[in-house]
Parts: sequence; structure tokens; C-alpha cells
Amino acid sequence: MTTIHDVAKRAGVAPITVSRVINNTGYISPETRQIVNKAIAELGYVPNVLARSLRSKRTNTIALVLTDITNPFFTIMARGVEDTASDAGFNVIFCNTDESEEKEKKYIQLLLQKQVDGILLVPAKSTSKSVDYVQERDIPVVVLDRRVSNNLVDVVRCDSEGGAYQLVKLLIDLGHRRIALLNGSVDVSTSEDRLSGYKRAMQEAGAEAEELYYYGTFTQASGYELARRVMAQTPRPTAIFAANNLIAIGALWALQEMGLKVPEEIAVVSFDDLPQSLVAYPFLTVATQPAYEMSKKATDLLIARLNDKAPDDQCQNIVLPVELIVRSSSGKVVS
Amino acid sequence: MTTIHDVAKRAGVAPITVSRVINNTGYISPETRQIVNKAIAELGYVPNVLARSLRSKRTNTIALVLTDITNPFFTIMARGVEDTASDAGFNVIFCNTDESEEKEKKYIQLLLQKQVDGILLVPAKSTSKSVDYVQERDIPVVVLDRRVSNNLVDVVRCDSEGGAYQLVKLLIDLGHRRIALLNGSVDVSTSEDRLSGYKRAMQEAGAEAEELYYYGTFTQASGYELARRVMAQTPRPTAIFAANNLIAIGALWALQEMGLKVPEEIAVVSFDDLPQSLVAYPFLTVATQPAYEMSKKATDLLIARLNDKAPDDQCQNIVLPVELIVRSSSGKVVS
DNA sequence: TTGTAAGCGTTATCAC
DNA sequence: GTGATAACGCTTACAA
Repeated sequence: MTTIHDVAKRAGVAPITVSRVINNTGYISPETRQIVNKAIAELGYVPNVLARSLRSKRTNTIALVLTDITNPFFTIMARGVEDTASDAGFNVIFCNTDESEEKEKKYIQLLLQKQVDGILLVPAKSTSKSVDYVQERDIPVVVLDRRVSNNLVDVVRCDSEGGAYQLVKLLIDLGHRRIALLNGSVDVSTSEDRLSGYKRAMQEAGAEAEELYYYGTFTQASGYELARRVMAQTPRPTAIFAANNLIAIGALWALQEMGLKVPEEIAVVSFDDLPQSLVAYPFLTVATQPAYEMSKKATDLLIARLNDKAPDDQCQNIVLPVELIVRSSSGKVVS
Repeated sequence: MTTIHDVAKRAGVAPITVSRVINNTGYISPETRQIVNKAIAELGYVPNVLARSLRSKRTNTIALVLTDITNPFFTIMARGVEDTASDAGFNVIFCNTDESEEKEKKYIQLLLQKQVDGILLVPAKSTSKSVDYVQERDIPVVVLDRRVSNNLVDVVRCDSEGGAYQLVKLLIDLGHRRIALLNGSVDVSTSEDRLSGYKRAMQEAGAEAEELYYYGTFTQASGYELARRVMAQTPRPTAIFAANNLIAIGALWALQEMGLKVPEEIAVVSFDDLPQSLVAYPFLTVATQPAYEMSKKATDLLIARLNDKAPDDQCQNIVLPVELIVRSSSGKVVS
């Protein structure tokens, strides 16, 4: 393996001079720089960032801890973080927790071992102890997508309550009163907030509006399960509000199996859109979150913290608006 | 920051003893182990893997270099690599090259700087010099999903030629003779192989079968573009073979805009399925690749190489079969 | 503009 | 079973 010493010897300079050339620090005469660069090229030298980081106490690496990268919402988020971090000279390590607090803890520990400069966290549970654990070790954290019980932390997320309200309001305006919410997991703030928005809209609709909500998980399997259960009731709901895109798809599978036509026999709306590039015939009415923009904002904030560019006397709580996209699955006015 | 020295001092032992406890190496008396573990817990000590790796020359980290993680095919691959590597005690760094040789080169360099133990590479071009560059520095590489001009490297991929043949054969058996292939990029082996399979099937069909193929990129935008161009011809093709899922979706957008019904007015088949969890009403006839299994195999092979468990006198060339899934988009027999 | 010396936190090597 | 010492490859602090 070629080290900085080998390069220095070949160039006839001291190792620190090579270091200065590599890092563009301090004054170097053009001639020396050229000689050093020649030696680097001839030897095919690649600096060892482990050694660099050990000495400099900076890894230029941040981590994104999320629940499941195969969910397109998080895939897009991952791209947003990667693109933003990369532009700022940072690398990103991704970790999937599968909504498990235990996995989250394990990964957080690993990341601290790796001396990451900062962490972006989508907490598995709103009661997550991970934020405290990281903060105790003086590593900056920014919480992404979900609220967390700890107040002394930066949070960047979208307006789940407002989005849910808009979707349910739309259904109500279309004439629906029996609207079932197929929700995600308990203990996740987005579930709670979407329920709050649902309740607000339902309560505004008055006494005939009947609240029907069910917790599950944010997966297609759970959406399928809940939809079957809900549709077995009498009288049946006339509309379904799925708390995310995977739940919505699971529900659509169930409805199709049961021979129910959307939106004629049952209206469906959902939180989270699917990326345009993955859908042949878009027909789901959704509240869509700016996933890319959100992750970009969070990454910028984290990097600002790393560079002491953000006022650390107070935490930021950034809430981005969601956009209602009305397509055919919500149907027309019900008489 | 708490170091191994702090723990050693508190436990009244030498640093190396703490090291032995952490790593479970050598003989340690149960009492000493307990004392050390107590000190670790009390101080909230987290080992610095930078220092460890610098000394031990092992990072327990591998890298997956792919083109775009927002393509579900690669998202699944990423999960496969992560899950497999994690089980074997390795961490994974992901990099998106966006099919750019330049980005690929930049990332490869970065990964070598980070001293990754090995690299899984989906090469941007089949002429990629990256494999050589990495091998010159004695880092094991396994090439994933695509062939590469260098023969002295392990490759794990799927049978693009066979899958393409099956899809086109299906169309031919259904009566189609004017079949347009909307292909991916030139210089990517999967494009070449899918074209080969297409040609083989077309040639078997005899003289009336008219070869129509177009190169683009593996994106929805390109599929849209090519479909518009192809469908403007007279006489029009009666079937489209999209070289991947994104191209297929782009083509479907174009066909819908042009008011052409699938499969009544034009049949469509595609390479790569979309994950079940993302599709409400599956209707595309596809050749689906075992992405998760492929990435698992590749990761296992790489890790075997890292542990000197694979015979290194010869490279492996693993080709996995693809599966034909016939749905409605390919239509019924054309009279 | 360039160089010397020391140290980052850990483990390999050898010793007891 | 446990420990002393040196070294991994680099950069900080200080000097010249």
C-alpha cells in the first residue's frame, strides 16, 4: 500500500507538504505542487481517510437512519440527502430500521463507532431514546419526517395533520359521512397527526359523521388486512382514507378481491403519492409530501450545525405544507 | 470523548485488556471481564472504529455502487445487499452514479480512500475502467447485473438475452410481426443482451418479422420519447417491448396521450417487474429478475473473497434465470 | 514556503 | 491471563 511517506520520498519533500497539496491548505509553490502531483500520479496514491479522520476528528460523513428504503417515499428522501450532502462534500451512510427500536439502537451505536459527524433520524417510535443517546455524545442530530417526544432537537417534517384534514374534508364535501381511516402504527407521530386531521374534519362535519379508525402498520399487508376487516362491517363505510401509499395499495387489492369498484362503490384517498415514473395510470387522490425538498432542508440544517452556522440556542421545527392532488379514486359528489 | 484508556484506568487494567473484552479475543477471566464491562457501561464508552480499522487494516465495510437507487429494481438490490452484509457483520456504503462514468470514477476513488474491504459494482458502461482501477489496488470487486469487458472478474447477473427472447417469442406466438424494442443505453450490456434476445426471436419468426429497435436510456422520459417517435411511423408496430420497467411506464404515458388502447390497439411487454407493494392493478406482462436473490449471491461471493473462502484461481460468472409473467398488457392472439 | 515532532485511539507483537 | 511497547497513516502545533 502506498502511503503519504512513499509519495514524499519520491517527490523529495516532507509528508506534511504532500498533505498540503492534497488538501489545498497553506502555501505551496507551484513547482513543489507539480512535483508532488506527479509523484502521486506515478504511484497511484490514494489517501487513507481513516488516518485523516482519526487525526482531524472529522469524517465528513453523515448518516441517514430510516425505516425502509424500499418505500418510495424514503427512497426519494435518500436521494435528497445524498445529493445535498454530496454537494457539500459529505458522504452518507444509510440504515434501515424496519420500524424496530432495537435495530435503531444497534445502528445508532454503530454510527457513533464510525464517528459520523452527524445523524439524520426518522425515529421508529415517537418515544425514541436514540435522540438523547446521540445528543449525550455531542453529535448533532436532526429528526426527519416524524415528531419525537424530546423537544430539544431540530425537526423537519410535513404537515400530516393538515394533509389529513384536507383529504377527509374533500370526502365530506363529496357527500361521504362513513369514512374509515386505515392508519399506520401507534407511537408514530405521523399516525397520530393524520388521525388528528381526520378527527378535526369529521367533527366539523357534524353528528352524522361517524368516526371509524384502525391502527396497523405502514405496509401493504396491513392495508389489505384492515380493508378486509373494515369492509366486512355493516353498514359499510363509503370511503377509505389510507394513511400512506402502501396501505392504499393493500386496500385496493382487498377491494378488488371483494369485487368493489373504486370510486363507484367505495372512494379511496391516501397520504403520499407514488413517483410519476412508477405509475402507468395515476388515479389515486392523494396528499403528497415534498420528500426531496424536506430531506434537502434537513440535510442543510444538519450541515449548518456541523459548521456551527446555525444558532444553537434554539431548535428549529420546520413543517412543510403538503399538496392535495385530486384524481379519480375519490369519485364525484355522492347524492 | 471517552477512550479505551479511560475505561482501562477506571477498571484498573491495561488498554489491551479492554480491547480483548470488546472483541472477544484471547483469554480473559470472568471477573476481569465483568469489571471491564461495568466500566464501559458507566462511562458510556463507544469504541472508535477508525482507530481500530487503521491498525487492523479491516473496515468491515463494503460498498454498493449502482446507477440510481430510485429505480425499484436497484432499491430491492440495495436491500438484498444490506441484509446479507449485515448478517455477516459488514456495513454497506451506497453510491448512485446516474449512469455516469465520471461519477463512478469519483465514487470508486472515494471508497478506496475509505478503505472499504470490497466493492459491488453495477458498471455504468460495459467498457468501465473502474474494475481494473480497483483490482490494481488489490481490493476485491464483484460486478453486479451487467457484464463488463474485463474477463478476470466475478460477475453475478440475470439472463437478459433469454428473458428478451421469451418476451418477444410470446408476442410472436400471439401473432405480432412488427415489434418495436425500446432499448436502454448503448454500451450497457443489458441493452445489448436484450437486443440479442429480441433478434433471435425475430429471426426465428422468419421473413415477415420486421426488426425495429431504438436506443435511449433506462428512464421513463426516454420511454415516453421513443414511444412517441415509434408510433408516428407508418405502418405502426403492433407491439412494444420495453427494455425495462421505467421505459415501459414512459411508453404507456405516451400511448395514453395518443389515445391508443393497451393491449387492444398495441401490445406492451417489459423487462423488470414492479414490486407488488407498489402496484394497485398489475397488468404489465414482464420478464422479472430475481433482484434480491441476485444481490444476495453477489454479496455472499464478495464476502467469501474477503475471507479467502472462494477459490481465487478462477472467476465466477453466475447467470440467474428470469421468469416470464403473463398479464393483460400483452393481449390475446391477434387474428 | 517548507519542515520537525508528536499524537489521534486502537491493536499486533512479544513478553511475562 | 495480562501487560508494555510500538505502529497503523495522517494532520496539528510549532519552528525555521
